[in-house]
Amino acid sequence: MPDRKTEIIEAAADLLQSGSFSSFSYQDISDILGIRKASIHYHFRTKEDLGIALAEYYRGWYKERLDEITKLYDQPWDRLEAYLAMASDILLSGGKICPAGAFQPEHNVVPERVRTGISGMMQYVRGWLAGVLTKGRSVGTIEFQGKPEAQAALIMAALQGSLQNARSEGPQLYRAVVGQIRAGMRPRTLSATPPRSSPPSGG
Amino acid sequence: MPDRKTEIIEAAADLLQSGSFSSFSYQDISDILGIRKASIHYHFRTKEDLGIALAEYYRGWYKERLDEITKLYDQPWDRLEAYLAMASDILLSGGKICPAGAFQPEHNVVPERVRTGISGMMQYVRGWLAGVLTKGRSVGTIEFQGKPEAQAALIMAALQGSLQNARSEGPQLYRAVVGQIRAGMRPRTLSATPPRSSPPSGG
DNA sequence: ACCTATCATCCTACTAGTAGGTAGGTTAGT
DNA sequence: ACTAACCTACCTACTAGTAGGATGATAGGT
Repeated sequence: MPDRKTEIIEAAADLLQSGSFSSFSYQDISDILGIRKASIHYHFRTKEDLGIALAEYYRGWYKERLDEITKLYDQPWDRLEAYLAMASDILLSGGKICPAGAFQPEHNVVPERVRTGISGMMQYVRGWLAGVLTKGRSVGTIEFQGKPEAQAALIMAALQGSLQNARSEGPQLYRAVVGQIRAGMRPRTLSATPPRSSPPSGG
Repeated sequence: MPDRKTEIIEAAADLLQSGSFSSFSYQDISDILGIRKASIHYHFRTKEDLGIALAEYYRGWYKERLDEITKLYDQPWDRLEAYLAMASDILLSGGKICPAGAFQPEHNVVPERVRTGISGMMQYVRGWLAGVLTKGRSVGTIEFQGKPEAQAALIMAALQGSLQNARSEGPQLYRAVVGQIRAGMRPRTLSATPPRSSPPSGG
């Protein structure tokens, strides 16, 4: 008994991250799931409804992943690494892009309730990342200038843009950008090598 | 005698940067210019043709701007500042986004010749920016880790992503990200203040 | 056990609107 | 006479969305 609503959302998420909100249709979803278009409308009456569900889905998705990272890793630097690895997974799973990067370009045609959902998702991730950066700087394993929230926004924007650039420029440039983010935040004062510490706190 | 072809391209560029490649139509363009849809097809037979023309237009646009910056400013840091200001102008002119950020999410539905055009544009800008960074590091006014090309890709990706994020998060977050890029590249070894030098070489 | 009502899910068949694109005629300048 | 630019009128394909019927499981009453 697979939850059809969930199946639809996941298929839609897949299509969304391969393009944009208006570039996939109910027909695309029904082709994937092998049911008729009207059945999709039964579960999500309008595309706005589906968009809102997608925004909620992504917020939950990020919350799960970030909670897991928080639980697995104690050290801020390790959490940062895990976050970067999570973004890389998106790319490797079929050249997809960040959900925000799929919604925002079409901001003008996307219903408002969907937009606020995406905004909430962004704020949640940014808050989490800013917390990691704050702690990392206080213990001296992460180095950066300015406010943690601004640095978090920089990292997120760079990943979002870089996932898109990988579409036309290939994955090696994406990897170079991720390496660059890392390199720019390693402490330079004490040691030249990055702080490699604390494997998963097996529990 | 306004060149209609140019008018169409500029209207299309406007629409594109307000959304995506598939989110604007020939009808949108004809509404703006006050001519019929079939007339747009007369100048650009297919949307692929228009897309290719757009990619060429953007490459020329960037080339002009970057040449102008190169001519106006001698010091690498000033050129970097001018580049960042150029991106900010895009945002301020009606909440638009980077052209690459409008094309790449829909990479799968965009004709190949358009994609290669965008790729060429990206490479050109990245090459220019990497040159600025290389020179800046050699004279000690710009500081960063790793390869100049990777750092250039990082800056471009951050701006691209941040322009999109501004759609839902507002311009102040965009400004914070730009400030963060700047702050991360100021030399920290010699002086705490950024290198403010050489006004336009009046010529 | 049987009948019945209800409900969720999915279906066929349709609507109106818009997309990109084409055929062919009109207008005006050279 | 020729041509560039524009027009009206149309095409097919696809979009989101709706109406209403078929199926099938579940629950309740007798």
